[in-house]
Amino acid sequence: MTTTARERLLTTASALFYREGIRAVGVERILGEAPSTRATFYRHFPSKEDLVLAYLHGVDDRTRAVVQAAVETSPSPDDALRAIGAAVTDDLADPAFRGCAFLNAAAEYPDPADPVRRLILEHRAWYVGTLTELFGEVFGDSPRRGRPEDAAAHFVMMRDGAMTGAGLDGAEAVGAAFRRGLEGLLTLLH
Amino acid sequence: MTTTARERLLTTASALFYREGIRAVGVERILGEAPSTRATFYRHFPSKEDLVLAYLHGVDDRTRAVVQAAVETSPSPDDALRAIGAAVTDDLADPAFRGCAFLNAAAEYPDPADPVRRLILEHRAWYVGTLTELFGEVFGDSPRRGRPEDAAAHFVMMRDGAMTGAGLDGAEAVGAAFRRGLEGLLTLLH
DNA sequence: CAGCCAAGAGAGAACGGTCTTTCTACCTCC
DNA sequence: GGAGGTAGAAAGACCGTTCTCTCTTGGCTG
Repeated sequence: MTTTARERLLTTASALFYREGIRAVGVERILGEAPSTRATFYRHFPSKEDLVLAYLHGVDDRTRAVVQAAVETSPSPDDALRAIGAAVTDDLADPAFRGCAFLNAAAEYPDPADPVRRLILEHRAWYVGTLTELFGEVFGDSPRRGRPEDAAAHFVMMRDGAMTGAGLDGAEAVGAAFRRGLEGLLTLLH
Repeated sequence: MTTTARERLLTTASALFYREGIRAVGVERILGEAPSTRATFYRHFPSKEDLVLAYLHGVDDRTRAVVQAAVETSPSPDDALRAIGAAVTDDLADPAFRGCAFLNAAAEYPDPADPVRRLILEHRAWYVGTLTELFGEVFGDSPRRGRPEDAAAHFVMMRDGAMTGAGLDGAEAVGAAFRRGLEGLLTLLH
């Protein structure tokens, strides 16, 4: 096998955590599907919490890469916001889609002091910060109809709703609602 | 004690489920805080799943009562939609707020065949159906700018996002974003 | 009205299973 | 030879669930 045991454990665990929930997946399941053994597991991840943090860290990394690529390849902040929105609707359309990994994790980790929840907050702060910057650029060269922070909050609210509702109400309908909402938000600013 | 054991068990379990998550709360915890005993518990709820369903059923009942009251006391469908929106922002402002009980439960029960998930889908179908009817009435006596289903989907998407994000980004900011979004949606229809 | 009995509730032991975690032992490959 | 991997036992805690036993209470019957 070309992959290391750590990689195998993390990717297997990530898939299971996302598909079935974090609390619902035990170490036994992960070891059975990785496959690996307890000793190897606990050599790489001192506790299950470290594995959970590594899982969310991986999602965070991939999300940042997607957003960064969307920003860099877009000629205008409008297009960048549209590209980020398209990344959201792409997620919804994935047959393996099961909601936002961070929001799902937040439902399972209510304690604000928990490191998992702190990682979630960090991720969201980065996301909304990036959006606020982009909306700021949009506002920069057109008459302002509000504050960039409010526009970013509106974007995030729609995104969270779409990510949460798509698995329940159907990805197509919710994706269309999100696309219409984002287009409305962007046209409203001009 | 004036309350029955069943009531005590259900209200205690409901508070714990909502505050800490369903999987995170064991029967032991519930019995300790109710207080009651195992035999009594299992006499009223053959399994923990029955308790979970009773918990969500209670939330469903209360939500329907609030929405029904909002509709009945509102002179127009616009006002009814505003009243339902106000009920949402009221929820967000509650210090005990910890997200939508149904969305939190959905994150913990991914299996579509699970009775818990079916109850969640029922609740959402009723909610979006009620909104669709109200938007249909709004569209009825004014030039239409879209379909009632789309407006209802947009409302639900914003609601889901607000309910999910308020516990992470702050209830005041998210509540304000939702209020602005709803007002924008309603003025857009006229 | 008296008596009784079924039902609800309390108390606690105990089941099998699964959880996370730790341990020892052996292998293998740089 | 040491670091990483394999293998498996086992700890200790907690999970949902079942069981037996006792006490109270309310309502029906004679």
